[in-house]
Amino acid sequence: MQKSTPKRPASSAVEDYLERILELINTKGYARVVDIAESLSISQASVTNMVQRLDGDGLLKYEKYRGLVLTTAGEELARNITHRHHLLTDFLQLLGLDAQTIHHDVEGMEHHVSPATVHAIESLTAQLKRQPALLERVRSGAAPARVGRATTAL
Amino acid sequence: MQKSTPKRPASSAVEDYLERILELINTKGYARVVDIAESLSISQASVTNMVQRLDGDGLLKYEKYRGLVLTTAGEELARNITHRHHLLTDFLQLLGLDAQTIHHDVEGMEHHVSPATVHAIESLTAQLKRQPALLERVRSGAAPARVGRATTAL
DNA sequence: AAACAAAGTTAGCCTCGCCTAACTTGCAGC
DNA sequence: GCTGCAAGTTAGGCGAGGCTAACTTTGTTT
Repeated sequence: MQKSTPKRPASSAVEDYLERILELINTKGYARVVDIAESLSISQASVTNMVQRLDGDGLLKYEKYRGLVLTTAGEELARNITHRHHLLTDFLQLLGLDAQTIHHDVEGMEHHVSPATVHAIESLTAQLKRQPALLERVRSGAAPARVGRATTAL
Repeated sequence: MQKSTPKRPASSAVEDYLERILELINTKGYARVVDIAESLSISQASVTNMVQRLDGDGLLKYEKYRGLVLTTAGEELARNITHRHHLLTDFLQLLGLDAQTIHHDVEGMEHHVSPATVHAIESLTAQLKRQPALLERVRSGAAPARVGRATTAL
């Protein structure tokens, strides 16, 4: 008897795996251990291990040597994290950040943004897109009407 | 011989410790093991352990049973993470999120925001503060001119 | 069908960051 | 100056999530 559906909040690692698996399935039609390992830059052994855990947690269906498919729960989680990923990327792009910074920051932040914040940033992003002048000021680093720009904290 | 200054990027845990230590020093004038443990909701043993590591890494000066002080490097790091914390909190407050969500998300995100992004969000925050009407639309969840609000991803 | 390569798996190990239990140190109060 | 308690430390351990090395399975090639 494995620990099916203990409903732990899904760690960052778990979210990363699911996100990549969904991406692979969407682009190649399937997700092999070797592809997941490559995509996450970790060893095949680690992937096998995690995939077995995800099977036990009911997030995917896995048959030794044969492959895997996401369950409804797994796909939902994967879509959710993917959504956060895209949203944050879109948002940071709007602010004029470079691709590398965006990638790094999104990869780190995406696991910690709650639904309410997702919604707020979606709303903000939508508003910002209709304010090209404001965005231009943001991108040029304008911080008007302040005496010291404050690199200070506390 | 300990590993002094191998300059690893400072883990989230390390940043959390430094942030709390600085906060304690700023409010109580000192940071004892027991206070740090209380503040981070972890055991004293864990704190002792980490404090010894931080000493080895040159982020603070520590004398057994006697206490600790941040080094210049440690204080700089602490101020930096504190700054990110305040900035993100300020930003999310602007979006109208509730205190609990803000606390949770900031605690998670603050470790993953690079300098360029910090700067961009500072700039954005400054601009937003002069746009009460826009902020009102964000807070009320307005996402105009879209047919389906899209909970979809991919 | 035999052999070989690529993919997958298992076993054993490591680091990080936390824990508890047991011991030591420092400091008040008597 | 002894004693008792709070603070601090040490020892040993655990789970997550990585790793390498060695083995097995699959599938292709001849």
